[in-house]
Amino acid sequence: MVAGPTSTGPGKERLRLWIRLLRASRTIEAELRERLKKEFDTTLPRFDVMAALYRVPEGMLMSDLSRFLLVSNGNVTGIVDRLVSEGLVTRARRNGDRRTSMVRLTEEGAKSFATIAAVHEGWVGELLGGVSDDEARQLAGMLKSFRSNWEGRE
Amino acid sequence: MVAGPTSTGPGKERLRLWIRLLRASRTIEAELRERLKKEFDTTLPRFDVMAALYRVPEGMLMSDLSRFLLVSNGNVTGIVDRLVSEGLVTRARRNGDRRTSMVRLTEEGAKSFATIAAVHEGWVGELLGGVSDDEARQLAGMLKSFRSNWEGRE
DNA sequence: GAAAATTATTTCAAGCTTAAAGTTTTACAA
DNA sequence: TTGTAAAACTTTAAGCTTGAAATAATTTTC
Repeated sequence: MVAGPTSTGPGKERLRLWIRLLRASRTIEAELRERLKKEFDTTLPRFDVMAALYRVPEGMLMSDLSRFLLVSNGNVTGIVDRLVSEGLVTRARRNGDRRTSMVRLTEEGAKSFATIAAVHEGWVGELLGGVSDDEARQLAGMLKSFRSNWEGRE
Repeated sequence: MVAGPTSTGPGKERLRLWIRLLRASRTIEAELRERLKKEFDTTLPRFDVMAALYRVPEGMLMSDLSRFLLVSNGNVTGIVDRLVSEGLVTRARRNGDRRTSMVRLTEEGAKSFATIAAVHEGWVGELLGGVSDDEARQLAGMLKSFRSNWEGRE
């Protein structure tokens, strides 16, 4: 996914766009992952789960998390397991439906996330510093329209 | 990395851009991965390695591959191991420097890649179909400038 | 030319990821 | 009811991923 187009023709331009999109996000992702590890001894997937939960004090179901984060169910299970064992997150049995459990940040988890998120936002600002405000808005708009277009598809 | 901004303020816009960028690439990546699996019983990392090698008939060193693909050395070792065991790639010992080996596509590997790449290009065209030609060019340009800006950084 | 540093690669442990199969619980329908 | 399907999760096997440690070969330095 990171190599160049192998031919010329009609699909070439979009392929080029895709490759650049992927390289850009991989570059930024790798840098953020490394900094999360070095500065806070945590990982991107843990951060993602905590970010999702932080927005919703009442908690989320496992399936909500997996849908929201665009990853598989089994994946979320493992990450939440680890967060629980570190005391950052809890699984609360529900009265209504015993298949499900509400996943919530603990107080410690919320505090920890808030600290990391503030620094993280600064990193993103730094790493995307080369993009002007105008470009940022424009890019974000295009990506949004791409996304809504896509979502209607499946 | 997929959740929304947790605050308002100066860094907010770039954070939003980053989240959209990441969601877009993850969505496309997931779809391509699934199709590669279903249609060709292969994976994205294998495809990436083969794409890199396809451009360079004389082959690449392991370290070239890892640099080019933006992944770690140990990672490439495992993927190439599997490709070798499937007969799609060879490791050739070099006379000059016995630490290194040239990794090349086999004839079968090149043939296999060419088939997959053609279909893959079509998929990307389809998945990015919601982006107009104009937008595609513009986006690609911005991402390119981001990338060169970034590369001067480290 | 021997010791030290560097380079290229592999190995390892831990964690992430998916798809598929399995478990438990709930909902529904005859 | 009571069985059948559906839903929410977890488990499993295989593979991907990283950073760090280990190997081996080359280059540099004295």
